[in-house]
This record gives sequence, C-alpha cells and structure tokens, in this order.
Amino acid sequence: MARPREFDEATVLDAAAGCFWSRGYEATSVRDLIEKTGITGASLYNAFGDKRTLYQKALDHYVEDSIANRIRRCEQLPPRRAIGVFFEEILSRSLYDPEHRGCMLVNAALDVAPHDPDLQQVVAAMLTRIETFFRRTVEAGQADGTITRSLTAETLGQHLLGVLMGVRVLARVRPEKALLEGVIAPALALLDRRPASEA
Amino acid sequence: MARPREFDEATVLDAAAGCFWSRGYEATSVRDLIEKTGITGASLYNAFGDKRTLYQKALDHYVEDSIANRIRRCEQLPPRRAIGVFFEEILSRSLYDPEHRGCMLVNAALDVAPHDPDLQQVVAAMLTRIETFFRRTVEAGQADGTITRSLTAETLGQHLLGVLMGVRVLARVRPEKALLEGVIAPALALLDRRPASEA
DNA sequence: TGCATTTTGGTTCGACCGTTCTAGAATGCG
DNA sequence: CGCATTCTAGAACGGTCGAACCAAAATGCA
Repeated sequence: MARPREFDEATVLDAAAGCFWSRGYEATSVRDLIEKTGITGASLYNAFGDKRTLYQKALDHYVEDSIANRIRRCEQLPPRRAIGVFFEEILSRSLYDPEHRGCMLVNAALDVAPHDPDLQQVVAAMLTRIETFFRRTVEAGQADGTITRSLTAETLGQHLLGVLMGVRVLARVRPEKALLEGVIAPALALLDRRPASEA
Repeated sequence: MARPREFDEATVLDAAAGCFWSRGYEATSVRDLIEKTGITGASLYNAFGDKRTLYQKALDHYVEDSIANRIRRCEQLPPRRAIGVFFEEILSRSLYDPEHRGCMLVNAALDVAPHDPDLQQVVAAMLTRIETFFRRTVEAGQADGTITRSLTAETLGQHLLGVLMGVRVLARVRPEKALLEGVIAPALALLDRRPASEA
C-alpha cells in the first residue's frame, strides 16, 4: 500500500466550488484553488485532474449538495406548498448573499457551458432535473385540485424554471426584496387561478 | 492639428462588443480585440483606455444599439401588442443564435457586474430601464383595458423583467423553441386574465 | 515649409497563467 | 525491516496576459 491522503475529498470540492462560485471559471487561478483548498498543486492534479475537470466535479458536488437537496426536501411537501417553499428559499438565499454569488449552476450556464459542449450537456441535464421537479409537482397539484388546469403542467413547469433563472440573475445585480418578490408573485398567483371555463 | 484617426469609433466598438459578447470578459484577451477590431494596441489604449474601460464602452454601445432600439420600436405599438412583439423578437433572436451568445447585457450581469461595483450600477440602471418600459406599457394597457388589473403594473413589470432574464439564460444552454415558448406563454396569458372579482 | 501634435505599427515588459517535474516523506505488505 | 507505492512540498516550465514604450508617419497651422 501507499501513503494515505491527508485531505478530505468533499472538503476540497467544497472549497474549490466556493472559488469558482465567487470568481467564475476564468477568473479563478489554480493558485487561488491551491490556497483556498489547502492542498498543493500536485495533490490537486493527482486527485482531480486539470482545472476544467476539477470545475466539473466541484459543480457536481455543489448541485448535489444544494439543489438536489432542496428538491428532495420540497418533494415531501404538498404540491402547491412545495413550489411556494422552493421559491421562498430561493428568495431568502438570494437576499442573504453578501458576495452576490447567486447560484453556481446559473453562473455556469452563462459563464462556462456555452464554450464547452460537454459541460453544456451537463448543465442542461441539471436544468432539466429542476424543470422535471416543477412539472411533476404541478401535475400532482393539478391532480389534487390545488393548482390550476388552465395551463398544462409542462408549460407551467417551463415557466417556473424560467422565473427561477430570472430571479437568480437579477439578484446578483439588483438584490432588492421588492423586485424579486414582484418577479415571483405573478408566477405563484398564476398557479392558484381557476381555469377560465370555470369562471 | 494632428494626424487623423484611421478607424471609425463605432465600428471598433461593434467589433469589441462582439468579442466580449462571444467569449466573456475574462476569456477575451487584448490581443483578440486587436485582431478583431483591426486596430493596433496603442490606438486601442489611446482611444478607449484599458480593457475594463473598453468593455464598458462596448457594452454601452451594444445596449444603445440593440436593447434601447428595441424598446423604442415597441413603444410605438399598442401596449398589449408591444409586450407580445418584444418577446417574439427575443424568442427569434434566442433561437437564431448559432454561437449561443445570448444577450450581452445579461451576460454582463453575471460575468462582470458582481465583481465591479461601478459596472454593477451601470448594469442595474440598464435593467431598470427595461423594467420601466414594461411597467409603463402595462400601465398604458391597464388604462385602455387590454391588460388585467388583477396585479399592479409594478409587479407585472418586475415579473416580465424576470421572465426576460430567464429566457435569455435558458436559451444559451437549452435553445429549444418549445421550452422558451413555455417560459413566456404563462406570463403573456397572465396579462390577458380578467381580475378574479369580475369572474 | 517646418513645427506641434496625435496616430500607428511593433516591440518589450514584468507578472501571472495552467501544468509538470523533482525530491522527499509516509504508509502497508512481504 | 525494506521495498513498492502514493502522497506532499515547492520549484520550474513555456506560454500568454494586460499594459507601456518607442520611433516613424501623418496631419493643420504658423
């Protein structure tokens, strides 16, 4: 056997994700990563490959840790409430964000994905995962009568995904509570409406 | 007097904006800019200052040329139609975008603005300008009865701004017509709804 | 015509980039 | 105990970065 590692992989990925999250991909140097993760360059390259590969692993780690986790928590709630709680969490996260880092996945969607076909597919798949959560939740809400049937679950899921992206972008430049609430409120109000045919 | 310039300022700003738009701020080198603009480094620094200053001027140029121009055109239309046409243009721009560059202002909001307080204020002001267009148009539509009064013009304007950001982000990673239409449709449908009290 | 002024085309600068390499330290197994 | 293996620490690599510098060229005015 050989000498054991002196670092914890998850801890390093946390720190690396923090760097990329704060500064973006291009503006983060390998030396930044070395300093913030606390491990040396050789260890970093040995364990995670080059900068690009590390980025993808850090993004995976982030998504699993924060987004997938939030989805899992919300899936336990009644449908209409699940969507409400989801956006409440997004709102409070966006407002308490001293560095204005936003969501690392949304940042990746604009910063890195368009220049890297592999990563574009990864990010697209992650966004589809969020969209699917919305769609399925809307379907459940339509089934139990708590969400309108005036639009299809597919369309509403797509709309909610778009609104989520919009909130995350605006929050980085104009983190004003009233603005973000104004973006979200109509989307939630729309869910509650009765179909026109029942009016 | 002195030797006259051999380049056209607007043409250079167009080319520079194209570079930053395609590659982002950090990934664009001054050598890229020199090549694409066709002028030399000395001319570039003399006429536009450093890279950061050039970026801001290029962004200004872009916004005035494409966003402000679109707003001016839409302002001539009846309110409800103005918003519909606005999003139709966004949709077709987003779908015909071989490089997936999206909107340079939205890119700036995530790529550059969070790391540069001055630029953050500039971008925030530009976004407010779009929001104001939406709000005023909704107000006019509410006045002539073509847009619902079930939500305030302020809230609807904020929502439309958020949806616009969302479309622009999604289009860069998942430029699918059905998805983008699904994001937009509920927002437009919401405008047409009658207030619940009239149902 | 010549002088002051500005632009132009390259070159050059020190700094930093991502990555690799060289040593040596630390482990489990035979 | 020693050997193969994998770790750590840090120096070093070629390359590129943003920016500054330098003559030479080109103008309008005296």
